[in-house]
Amino acid sequence: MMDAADWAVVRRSTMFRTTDEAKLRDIIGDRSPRTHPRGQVLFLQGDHIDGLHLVVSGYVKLFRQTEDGADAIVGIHGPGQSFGETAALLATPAHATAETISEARILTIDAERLRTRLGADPDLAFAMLASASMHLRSMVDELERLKGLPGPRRVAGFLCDLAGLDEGSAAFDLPYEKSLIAGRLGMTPESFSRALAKLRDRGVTIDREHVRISRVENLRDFFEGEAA
Amino acid sequence: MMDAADWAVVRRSTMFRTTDEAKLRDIIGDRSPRTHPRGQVLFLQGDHIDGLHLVVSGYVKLFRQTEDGADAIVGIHGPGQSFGETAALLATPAHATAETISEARILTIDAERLRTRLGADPDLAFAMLASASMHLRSMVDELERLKGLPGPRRVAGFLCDLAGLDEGSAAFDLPYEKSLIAGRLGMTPESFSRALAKLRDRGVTIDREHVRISRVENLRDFFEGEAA
DNA sequence: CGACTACTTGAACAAAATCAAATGGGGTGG
DNA sequence: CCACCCCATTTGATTTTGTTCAAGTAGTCG
Repeated sequence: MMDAADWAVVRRSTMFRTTDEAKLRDIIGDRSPRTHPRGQVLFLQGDHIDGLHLVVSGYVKLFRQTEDGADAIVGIHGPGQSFGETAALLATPAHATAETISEARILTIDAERLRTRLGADPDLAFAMLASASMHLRSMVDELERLKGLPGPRRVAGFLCDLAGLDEGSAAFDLPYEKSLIAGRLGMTPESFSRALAKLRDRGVTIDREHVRISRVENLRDFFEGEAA
Repeated sequence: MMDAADWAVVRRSTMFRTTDEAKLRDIIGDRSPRTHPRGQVLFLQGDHIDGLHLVVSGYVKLFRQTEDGADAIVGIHGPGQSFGETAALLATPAHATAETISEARILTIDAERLRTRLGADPDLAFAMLASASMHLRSMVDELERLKGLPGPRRVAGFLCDLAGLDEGSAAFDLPYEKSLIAGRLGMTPESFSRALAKLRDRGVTIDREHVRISRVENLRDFFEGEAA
């Protein structure tokens, strides 16, 4: 079932943060999050998807397999984020494969039901539109980073986002494996490792998955393009 | 004013292709496309935007200026495509600068009016949601290409898209300057030029802006990862 | 005709990928 | 409990790819 913590995540999710509680309960119906072990494939590229997937806890990676075997990570979604919106809403085949990269609890919202509510409720549609727009915007940002910035800067940006602070020191754990982070940032694990090494003399300490940043503002300056 | 050809473009636009004619006329109101000379800045990153911009003819580039002076091209929009949706709908500042890269006719749809119609009309909201989703999807594709593929392959993909065919031979003109295409594909003009040269022995002929592809399926195979 | 611009080409250089090997936990079975 | 293995990560050496800087070519427009 869905406990208070779960419910809080759903309420504050990107997709539904502006949706009022009664409506949200109605949309969800009697569904509750389902727990998946790490490494479980939720759907395959090309599958028909029955609903919108909302991550309640854990992480899911979305990737596309290219002809030559390598897979390109298209996104990694954590608590409060959703995926499969397009496929569910438009009833088109999934355009990436989804696989859990940690134990994860996923709430699946029935596509048919969502479509009905959407048709009846302009506010909801508007909220989702806003959410999609923000998603689009973040995608554009990522595109820009990927194009313009050298590896270490991208890593710096990623760490700053994780820190969630603008200044001072921060300590946190990496949310998932380094090789996956590397893939998400569009580089190889080796390059990622070297990039981290380069950030060491900018006040970033890495021990296993534990990260400490002495002065976030320093790192952000570097990310945004200060001189060495 | 808006002639039949203009109207056809708007009707088939990504955003409004599923909207019925009466509603569309109502949304547009008495506005008509405005002609802009090449190189005109439509709005600046950070500006407040009064409406959604729909390209009727010509091309517009969207780019962001990075701290270090260089500008990253975030998208190039041609006939039937729209931009500024997010900023207009959510009344947030524009997050990129828009500049025409050819003479262009742009239809601006009043944001306030759009919001009202959207609230009153679930079908319209749904259509826009679908459009946003597709946009998102194309963004993801682009992200994937950019991450995974070496230059020449990206160029091959771009050319295949332009060809609009799956097989046989194709001949067309590049829609805008090569240096801009290069920027869009995340590379320098020099690299783009060299990439084109490499595609020559795969049946691609370039003369000025005229392109001829002898066998599109060959090129697509290469793009998708065949051996040399 | 001449200057401008876009594009191409070349050479040196920098960044990142690849290949290969070493390190170091964490977990398993004895 | 300990030895051992497995796997993620790091590190090193090498090669590929793409950028930068510089020069040359060609088409265009005044």
